[in-house]
Amino acid sequence: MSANILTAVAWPYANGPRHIGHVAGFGVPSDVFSRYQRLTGNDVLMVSGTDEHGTPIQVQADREGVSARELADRYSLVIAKDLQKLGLSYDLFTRTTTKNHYATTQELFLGLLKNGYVFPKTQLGAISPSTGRTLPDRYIEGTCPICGYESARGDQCDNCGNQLDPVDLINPRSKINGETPQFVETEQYFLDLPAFTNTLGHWLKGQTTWRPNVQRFALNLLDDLKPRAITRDLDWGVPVPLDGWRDRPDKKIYVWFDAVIGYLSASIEWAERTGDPEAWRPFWQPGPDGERPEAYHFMGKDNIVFHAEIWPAMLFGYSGQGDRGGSPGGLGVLERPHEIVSSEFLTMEGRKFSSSRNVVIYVGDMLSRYDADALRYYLAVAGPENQDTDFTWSEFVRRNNDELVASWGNLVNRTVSMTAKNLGAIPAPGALTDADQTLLASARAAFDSVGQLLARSRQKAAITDAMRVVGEANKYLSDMAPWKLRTEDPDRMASVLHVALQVVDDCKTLLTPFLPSSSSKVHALLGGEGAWAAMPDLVEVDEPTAPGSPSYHVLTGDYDTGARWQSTPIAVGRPVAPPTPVFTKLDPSVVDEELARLSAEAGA
RNA sequence: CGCGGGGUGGAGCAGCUCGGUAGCUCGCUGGGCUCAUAACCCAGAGGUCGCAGGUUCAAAUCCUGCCCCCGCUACCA
Repeated sequence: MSANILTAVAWPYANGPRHIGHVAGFGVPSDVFSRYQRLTGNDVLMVSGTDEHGTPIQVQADREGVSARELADRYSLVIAKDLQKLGLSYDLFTRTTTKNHYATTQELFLGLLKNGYVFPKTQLGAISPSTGRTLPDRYIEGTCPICGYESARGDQCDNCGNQLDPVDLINPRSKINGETPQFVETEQYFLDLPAFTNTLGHWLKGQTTWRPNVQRFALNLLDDLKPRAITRDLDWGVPVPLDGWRDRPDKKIYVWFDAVIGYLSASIEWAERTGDPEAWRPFWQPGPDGERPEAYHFMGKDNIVFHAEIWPAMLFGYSGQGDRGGSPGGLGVLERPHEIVSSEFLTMEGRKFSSSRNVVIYVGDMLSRYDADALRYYLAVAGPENQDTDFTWSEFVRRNNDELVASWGNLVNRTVSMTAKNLGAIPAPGALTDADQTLLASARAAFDSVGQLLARSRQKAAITDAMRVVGEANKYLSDMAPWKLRTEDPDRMASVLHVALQVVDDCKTLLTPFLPSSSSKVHALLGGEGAWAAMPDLVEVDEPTAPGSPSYHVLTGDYDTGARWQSTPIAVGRPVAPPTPVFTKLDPSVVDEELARLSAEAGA
């Protein structure tokens, strides 16, 4: 029986192009997961989009002399193109600047307000005197009142480590333009997080499949929940849907509040586009027989607080299930995340990624020079799944050349090449020996072992296990030496090649979640018909429910090619042509070239 | 006492939950093979598992203390 799986992917922030650390955290893992789930026959809805509101975008837009909307338009498209090139199979990758998203965000705000989980309150906040906009803590610096350090941040002193309040800083100044912030009384709406302490605690403790670090982190936060402001003094964002607030140019909904709602609004937008406006519900609400959809959230570790605490609280509150009860909003009761899959961080040649310091490799730059699957392989096998890991160009080249090309690429090449040269078609097998059976059984068994690892998001172990089968096949060929059999025993050679081709085909399937493009190439080399692993399309669309709104670009696609997570008998007699290499071997000189490029940019 | 992750042969990692001959992918040395993108196969060298104590017949694994690295701390994934 197939399950309904929502793959909810963290929304990349559209204040610039994204670097490979971003896609290591949310992009590649979520796509590997979704592609696997589709292969097993489950119904998958994978949604995300660009996150386009908030102060950092406004700041960047001011710096470039454009409007926030223009900046967001530009980078939303840049990011979508990058993710398309990476082959991320979004059912819908949209934006937070759609009318639909605004409406959905306001619906949740009002539902929470109705149930008493959102309330107005006056607080002391920092604003920029020249613009009147909220000045977030991290944009304020000054002298630490405790140790006298002159470049303390508004929220913490990097020198003495003490937590600070920006009000206490000596000589506070704005990092944006150097002016002195004003601290003024301002009215905001707050999400009453303490009113979810019991609900969240019960829910979090009941999770049995989460990664322990995520669960522990979330439970720790429960001890100290405070109401959290969900509006800001800013004119760039979703309007507050209340009389007297709706049209104010200086009050908008906090960017994080609307960003997480994107999972829901994108699902609703996707449903509209399918022609069945109710199609989102099976991914968010129990079915007629009580079967529950499962939402898997993918993100970097800095997002845990929003996905394990704030977003569930919003969903509980809207559904009338917080500590104070209530009744469900107009959309009905909404399911909470089923699993929070959080990645650690990727560092870059030993340093933290930093766009401002040019310690960075942008996805677009990387993919303009190297294959998407080369990057996907590296991130899958050496990415920050359980701990911070370091990206180095020498490791990238080594992994590509010594593992991807030498093992898997070469297995494909030698097998297909021999078949094409000697037989020209996939041969029928004769009687199978023990060695033949053993290899075939090992490949078949891998569908179970690799699949179980993928279902538990242990992707590193999963790809290692799949590559183990590749190694066994290479060894099999060495042991059987079919090239010697060509004259001595052509029938046996045909059997050996049949077995090898079958295992190559199995490995193609096993590696499809990780390496969709190259698996498609292998599929074609073996004479397979039709598409194997479908790729996302970038299309320009209008809003289905808001005619006349500006058109925009989304990623979408039809990913059901009929491919399945199982060993499929290869078609005897199908013609096989001499292969072209599936992967590109990299010259070791690219290491020095890339390092030179980095230091040139860092020095610029 | 803010929270968390890590320290295992030259590199990158697994193993630690439920103690029992230290494993994987590479690299290195020697050999084999020649179908294949000089690729594949075999053998070998190389580690007192951060340090110091403790528990135990037995510790990489459990306990205590210490040292070092890194990330997070809610608007930098």
